[in-house]
Amino acid sequence: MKKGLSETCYRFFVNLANPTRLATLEQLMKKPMSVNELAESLGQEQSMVSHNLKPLLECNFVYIERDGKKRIYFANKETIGALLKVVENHAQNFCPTGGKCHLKES
Amino acid sequence: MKKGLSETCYRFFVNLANPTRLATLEQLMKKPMSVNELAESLGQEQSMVSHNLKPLLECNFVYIERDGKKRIYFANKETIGALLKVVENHAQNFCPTGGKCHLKES
DNA sequence: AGTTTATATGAAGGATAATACATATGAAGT
DNA sequence: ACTTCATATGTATTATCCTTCATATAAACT
Repeated sequence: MKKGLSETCYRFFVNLANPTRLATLEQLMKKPMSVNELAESLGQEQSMVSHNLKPLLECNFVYIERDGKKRIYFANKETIGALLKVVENHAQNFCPTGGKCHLKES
Repeated sequence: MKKGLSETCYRFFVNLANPTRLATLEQLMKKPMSVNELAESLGQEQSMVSHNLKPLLECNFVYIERDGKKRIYFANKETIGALLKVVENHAQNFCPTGGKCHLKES
């Protein structure tokens, strides 16, 4: 396998290719939240949210600020915002179904 | 699971979260190629390249033009170019290791 | 129509990641 | 120091995706 930019990108996209993590980022783009607030707003268990926050944190897609016992997670708006713009633009211009193509019901 | 933008994005990123497909896009950003040319330049089997081109095509990350027996694949430069810029920017600004963090040797 | 070349598809096996449950850490307040 | 609250981690099962080999399609040329 030839190596290049694709190698740099790989972890980046693997990290994003997960519904829980995408939903997490979506929530955090609206407002910063603690883990439990995230869990509640996502309807997921706390441990699952924690598990998925870890890779997001490692790649600096999110960052933390402490608030007493809580840890408030913030989205990296620069990267995530830019990314969402690309996706939206692609969906508008190149997806016949506006981004809903081949989507399996889950 | 709450549904929203994350749902639109999911297939998008799943599609990109694959080293073969990323390498394919990287090659096609340089120049359009047939399947066999791609296979050779990637050092992969033809069937594997074909398998991986399929989802790229479905999401319109690439498109085809016929040339006799060959099918020349083109990258969607608008989307892929914008995407790579976001990744590069993120790597520069937010990755301590410039995008090489936690990369396993393969 | 048959042959060759180019590409696509099917299906099985193995690898990898996601989820859920249980438990551990760790900070704050008493 | 003990308790409580908030979050993180470990592990096993399950689900998902990737790859490979074999085969099918399909166009162009004879």
